[in-house]
Amino acid sequence: MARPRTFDEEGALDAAMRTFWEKGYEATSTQDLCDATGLGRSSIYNTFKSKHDLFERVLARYIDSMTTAQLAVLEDSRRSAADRLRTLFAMVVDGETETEQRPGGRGLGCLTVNTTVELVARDPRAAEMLDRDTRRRLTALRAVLQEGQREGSITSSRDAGALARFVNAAIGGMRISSQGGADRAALESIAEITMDALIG
Amino acid sequence: MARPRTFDEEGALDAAMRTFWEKGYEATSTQDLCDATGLGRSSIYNTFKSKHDLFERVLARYIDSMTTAQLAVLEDSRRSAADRLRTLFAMVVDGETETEQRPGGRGLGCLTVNTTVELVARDPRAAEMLDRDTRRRLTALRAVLQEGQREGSITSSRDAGALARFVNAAIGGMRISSQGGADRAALESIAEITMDALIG
DNA sequence: CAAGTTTTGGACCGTTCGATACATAACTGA
DNA sequence: TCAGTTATGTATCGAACGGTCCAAAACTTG
Repeated sequence: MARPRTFDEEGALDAAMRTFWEKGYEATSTQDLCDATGLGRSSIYNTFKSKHDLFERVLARYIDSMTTAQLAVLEDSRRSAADRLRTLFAMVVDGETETEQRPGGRGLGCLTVNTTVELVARDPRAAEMLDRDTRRRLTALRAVLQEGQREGSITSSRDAGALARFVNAAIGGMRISSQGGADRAALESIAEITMDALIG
Repeated sequence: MARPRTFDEEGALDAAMRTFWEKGYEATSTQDLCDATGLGRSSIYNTFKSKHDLFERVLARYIDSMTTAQLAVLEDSRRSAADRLRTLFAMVVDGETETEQRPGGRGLGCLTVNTTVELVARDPRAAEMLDRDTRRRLTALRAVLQEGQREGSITSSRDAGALARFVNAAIGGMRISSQGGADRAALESIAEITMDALIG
């Protein structure tokens, strides 16, 4: 053993996450990452192999925490399928309208969506991670929707897989709308109307 | 008068558009723009003030052509409101699944959505342009939906403005889904289910 | 306390960035 | 044909980029 780290690696990941989240991958410089984490270049490059490697770590961490929280809601078997979906939408709305508003009052979107737009076409590793996550979320959504169709809280007779893709797209659309300036009330009404398609 | 241009300015804008569209603003270098347009740096900087100015020109051109085409469909009073919306969705699906597929078969999204994600938080000029465009599209959508409610092809009794934001979000969600790898059939079913919310 | 190991700060690397300078080529109008 | 003007190609700018190197600091273990 030797000299120990004076910083918390997970804290550094969180600081880096916020930066990538707000500015995007390309627009975030290594200096930005030093500033955000409070670390020197050496510490960053000693801990992570490269800017891209750090980004992958950040993305993995984000995906894991985000999807874990959402799946927990979707798999809460005490509540009806429709209820779980409503809660999921409420989580998305809350996430987009959190206190830390950006200039202009816009939502900050979601690192998954942002990365899909910015990097997926040029970064196979990021694309793979996002694909896996999408499959995982779609699987959980399909299960909930199927259960709702059986149990009666989802009255649409559309294929559950198609409904799952629809719900997933709706969430993406809400996040884009939020970045485009939609406020909380607007997001809530989008969620309600999305539910109309499943229930109406 | 003096030596005339040997290139077509609109052609250059289109070439630059494709580049910004595929790679994003930050990841597009001025060299990329020279390669794509076939112009030398001097010609580009002589014609456009800067990379950012060129991007603004490109974005304005994109917004204009895109929204003009969509509004033409939405304002076609010979058809029912529901029909017009279905056509609008079909245009989006076609746009995302055009022959020029990217590696991995993903859609290339829409420059408007991509710019919203990448730049809107840091670029007030781009944000302004996108805001104006969104307002314009929402106004047209609301008019169509209101007409559909009067005429009967839209049976949802939700507020037309809320329905307009929902449809706009759905289109954004479809574009994100396409970049995430959704194929034509998936996009079509998302559009159908979106219509369910307006009609079902 | 000394030997060994790792972290840390800061200087520095080559490359690429967006942008400019300038000489020359190419055209117009007189 | 030539004066005037603009477009173009090339060379180049300073700054910032991602990343490396290295000496000094700071810790553990014996």
